[in-house]
Amino acid sequence: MLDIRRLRETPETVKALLARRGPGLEAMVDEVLATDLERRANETRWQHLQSERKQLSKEIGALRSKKEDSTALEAAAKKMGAEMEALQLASTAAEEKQRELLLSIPNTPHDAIPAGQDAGANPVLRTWGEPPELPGARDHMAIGTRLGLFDAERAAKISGSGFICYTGQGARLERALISFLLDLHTRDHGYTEMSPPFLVNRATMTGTGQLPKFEADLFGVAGSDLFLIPTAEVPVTNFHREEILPVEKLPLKYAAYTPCFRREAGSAGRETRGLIRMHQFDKVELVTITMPEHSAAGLESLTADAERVLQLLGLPYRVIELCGGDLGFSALRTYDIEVWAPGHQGWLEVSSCSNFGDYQARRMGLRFRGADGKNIFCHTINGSGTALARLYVALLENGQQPDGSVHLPELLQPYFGAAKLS
RNA sequence: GGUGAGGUGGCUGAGUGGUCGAAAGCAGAGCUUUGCUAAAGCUCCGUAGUCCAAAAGGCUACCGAGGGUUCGAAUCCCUCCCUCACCGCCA
Repeated sequence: MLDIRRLRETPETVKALLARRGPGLEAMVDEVLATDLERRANETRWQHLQSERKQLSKEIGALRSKKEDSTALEAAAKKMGAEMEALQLASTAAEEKQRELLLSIPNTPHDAIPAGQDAGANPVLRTWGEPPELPGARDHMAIGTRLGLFDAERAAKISGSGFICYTGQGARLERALISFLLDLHTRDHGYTEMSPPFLVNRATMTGTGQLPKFEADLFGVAGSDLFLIPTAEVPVTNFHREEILPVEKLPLKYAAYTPCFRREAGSAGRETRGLIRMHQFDKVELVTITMPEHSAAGLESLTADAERVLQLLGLPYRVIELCGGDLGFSALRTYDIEVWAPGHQGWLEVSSCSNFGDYQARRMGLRFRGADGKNIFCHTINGSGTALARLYVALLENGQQPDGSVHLPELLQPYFGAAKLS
């Protein structure tokens, strides 16, 4: 949520930044400002009347305690009721509308972010590793099916399309990856491990920005007001919702493994093949809650922690910056990490690392007490460290051997209990 | 799911219709005094919104959430949520 004061004071700057995301957002700024004006006018008038009425009530109290007649004053006070009620309704309506509008305006992109329509305009920041020479490389579906690592058909039978069931050594590899990632981030990178609920309420989804605008992307639970989490970012960041943290506790760094559930409505094509896009996938997520002056460096550091996963596994990758048109709703700035998948002949996003500034913190009332005693909104940062299914794809496709087996990176072997899949 | 007891400021905890934004204590900030590392005294100290060009200051809201009664609600009534205890069920 953007600060309404910032909108009042520098509407043109905000509009110019929002324009980098695409057209149409400037009108929302004007609308919210008009609502704000209306709300304040009603509120002020109501407050004057309420002040008057409180004064009358006090006088009534004084008269009554002296057993004197107060009926004239009571009648006067009662008479104010109608106008006050109307004003109250109007200002409550304006307040709700204002909040609704504010919740629907995305974050302003960081000043360094280029405008651009879509992913085609995302600059590549750096590349690591050399894509291996693999003539006739198979894709992960062929490799996995041959080795019996997962079963898509039976998963479709029990759940529908967009689900996978890992089987045998395939399931063990998934579990090995989770342990490897959590150990790496908690032991080497200083994150605290969390195992949060996978179902969360509406307030939590609103705090990180999924609601009210993106309910259609979520799985809800019939007969309740709970939703399946689309990422661990949601429960973990909201862990401290409506809290005022002591400054010496910052930064807070959390790592959490959870499955993630997404409707992914309307997507189809090459990018959805096999394990690449599913309604349920595993992910280890990194979350940092920090002070405003540390969030820019925090994003770099969290991104480096995610990159280290690929470096340790020897998987070639590149880091891109998201342009205005491709930037997520709540994000101020985002780096995507894409791993090379030889069978797929393309780059796969395995991590999306974002600095949200105070946008999420403002929505969820997450603050810290500064040195001067003032409460200041925290900055939140998160990124995948990393998504499991696509990492799995990259491991199969990069590690494939001519004999059909898959060689595993050395660091993964003790977790898996063998050097290769065969 | 049932029964009972509760939800008050950073924390503990008073407060059953008016002068209560809320006693007291703790924690925190400042000042004074005495001094061997601590103590005593005094003062200040919630959050948000709004008015004013701004500061100073004023006003309004907030005692789990929402609604109601009343001239007036932390206090009375209704609904819901949460916590605790016991019972039931259960991995």
